[in-house]
Amino acid sequence: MDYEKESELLKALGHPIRLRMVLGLMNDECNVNKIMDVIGIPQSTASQHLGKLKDKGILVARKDGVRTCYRVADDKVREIIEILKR
Amino acid sequence: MDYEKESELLKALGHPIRLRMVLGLMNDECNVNKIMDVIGIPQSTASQHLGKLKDKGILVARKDGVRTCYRVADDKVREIIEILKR
DNA sequence: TCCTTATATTGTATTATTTGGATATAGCGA
DNA sequence: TCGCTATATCCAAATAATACAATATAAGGA
Repeated sequence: MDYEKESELLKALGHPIRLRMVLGLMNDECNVNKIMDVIGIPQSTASQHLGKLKDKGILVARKDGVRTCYRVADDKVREIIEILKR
Repeated sequence: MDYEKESELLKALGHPIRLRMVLGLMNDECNVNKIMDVIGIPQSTASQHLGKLKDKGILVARKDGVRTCYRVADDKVREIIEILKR
């Protein structure tokens, strides 16, 4: 196992806001504005957390005109979330 | 899901040294001295990382005379590690 | 083109984590 | 008891992460 790489993945998930984001994106994609409204954080904060999740390959972004829709892209992460939900 | 609690678990795993420790303890328990020798870190560093993993309930410690033997105590963590190993 | 909306990026102050030496504690054998 | 080994704890310096206002960018509509 690549400890550096895998621990970075876990560290990215290891933040309450980011964990909540990923959980909320498990079923549907969602744009930044809606995410920040639901969670109740400033736009720049939301964007930065989403950016970090994208960096690690946990989320992917799809441009829809002026919007950016994020969704979960990592199946291992999906499985980890499922374990945590139990 | 309790985002605070679960993200703390992931954050505890989200460090290369701690991830390596947990992986190494998946099959057998092990005392601190051996762990620090194998990983090659100072004693206080090893003890602190092990302490954090114990705090979060990921490891449990068993006193064996002067030694402290640690082992993995959290089945969810075991499952997460198995996923990462694939 | 100008305006508005959506998002990303930058800058920076604040807070948290990590590290490792020094020190404390505790068990065991001589 | 004394000394040795194993571990935990303390402390301070270094490093990293977080938050959020301000600013930049970019798309779409009037």
